[in-house]
Amino acid sequence: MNKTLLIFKALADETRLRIINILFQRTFCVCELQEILEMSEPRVSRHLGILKEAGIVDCEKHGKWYHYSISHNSENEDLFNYLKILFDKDEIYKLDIEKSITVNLSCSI
Amino acid sequence: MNKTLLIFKALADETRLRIINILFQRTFCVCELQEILEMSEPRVSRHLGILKEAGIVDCEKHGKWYHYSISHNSENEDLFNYLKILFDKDEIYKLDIEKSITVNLSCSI
DNA sequence: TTTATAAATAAAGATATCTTTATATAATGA
DNA sequence: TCATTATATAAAGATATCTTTATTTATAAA
Repeated sequence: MNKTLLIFKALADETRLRIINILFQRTFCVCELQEILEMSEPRVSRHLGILKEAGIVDCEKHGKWYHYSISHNSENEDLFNYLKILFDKDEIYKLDIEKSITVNLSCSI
Repeated sequence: MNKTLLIFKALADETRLRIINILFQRTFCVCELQEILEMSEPRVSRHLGILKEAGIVDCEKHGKWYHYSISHNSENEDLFNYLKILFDKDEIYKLDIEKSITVNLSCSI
């Protein structure tokens, strides 16, 4: 599969778009995302893996925790600008941001 | 389905990415795209329908022919810039451009 | 050590998408 | 009017993707 297709397949899923929107704020660990999205751990984990494969997010291990963040490189910036404009127009993404502000787990990055 | 997801689902297909790349040059009718892509008419037609639904391409009817073009509106420009950069890095998209320059059918727009 | 936690990975079933084949529609030309 | 052309649409089978459930790995903590 070519790189372009890999990226757009990674973006073609509601859960993954929600994750990207949340990560636009800051770095999160998997258990925090799980709480915000109200989804099972393997489900969140699998979607994060797909985003990582596509070069959209980065991952760093800290002890037991994996910290996920947006992969900011010059190539991706046009995409991220476009995404931010679209996210602004949809209620579901706003709700996730509100939730993500109050989420506060033991791992607190 | 929300608008963001609709757009990215439309972009998550190799044939549709190839069509977008070809349409970056100029307007094409379905039979020209069919010849460039070497695909059946219903297949090309269906993919064009999905791109139209997502607001990525526009369609105008002229007699028997349907002319498809990129839907240039300010909202889409970040996306199109991003796509152009990605297309430049992949051989398959270059080959389609070469083919599309020589294609010359009766309908010749 | 033993247990618990965070997260990845694998397998199986459910769901969605794509391609092919067949058919319908609308416009043109004989 | 009848045939042909360009394209859309529908249905069915093939393929891909997603979710759930179960298991594994690594780290930390008791």
